[in-house]
Amino acid sequence: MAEPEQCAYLCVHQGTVDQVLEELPPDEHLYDLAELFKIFGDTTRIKILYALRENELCVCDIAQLLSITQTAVSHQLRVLKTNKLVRARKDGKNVFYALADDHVHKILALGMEHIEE
Amino acid sequence: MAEPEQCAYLCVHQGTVDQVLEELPPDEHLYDLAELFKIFGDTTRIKILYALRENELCVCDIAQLLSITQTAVSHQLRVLKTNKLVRARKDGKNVFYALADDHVHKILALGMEHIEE
DNA sequence: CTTTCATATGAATATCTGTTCATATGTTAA
DNA sequence: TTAACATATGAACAGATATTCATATGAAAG
Repeated sequence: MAEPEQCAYLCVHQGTVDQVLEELPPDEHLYDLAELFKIFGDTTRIKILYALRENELCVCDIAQLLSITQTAVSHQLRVLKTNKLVRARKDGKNVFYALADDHVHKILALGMEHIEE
Repeated sequence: MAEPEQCAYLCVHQGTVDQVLEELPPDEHLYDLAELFKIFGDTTRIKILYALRENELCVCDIAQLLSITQTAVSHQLRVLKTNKLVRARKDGKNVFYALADDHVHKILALGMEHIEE
């Protein structure tokens, strides 16, 4: 598809479009970026991340804290871990989770800042 | 449901849980925060936002630039506008969109930083 | 080794969300 | 006013995703 049908539109400001096109990051990066925000874009996961902001917690701590099922927590922790937003530490029967790094803190803080404006 | 069944778990570290519970923002805030990130969590919307980073663009500019339908762009712009991430300026037949404020820039930048680490 | 408890996982379901198609609205020029 | 174009909107469909239920794994205690 070398000739997208968008050419049907005559109003295109070609100069600006060409310039933006040059500055636009590769599709793959933009895809990854959307994937990252998608992880933050769920109430349960946001609650989990916020709960882990200052303390590490085990799975059933989180379940009780947020009044949700252990299974639901476990599923979401897997998503968070797969995407490197939390890390796990095993201790006997328990698995303690914590935020993976400072970026996670920063993203949460910046988002909250936007909300509260 | 004053008594959630999570009490069936005996492992709960009650002290920590109570402390976290005190520090946790109200549910409503966390919900809003998730909603905000949800907007960023879509490839099409991220592309649009990135395209608007330095220039305002009209709807069909964006459609051509990203090789997507005018309708799809329009729908997503509505989402972005409703959530105050972009603003619109009407000029004759055209409607030019731009990022709403600096928070949007910052969130995009921080996310990209995380991706590239 | 059997029981109990903490966590993980797979499948099924229900909900949500993005795109498309058809069409409406609104603007400019002839 | 009519024609041509830019944008918006509604309904329908398809794909994605979060929760639940049932069950599996794995670790400590008896």
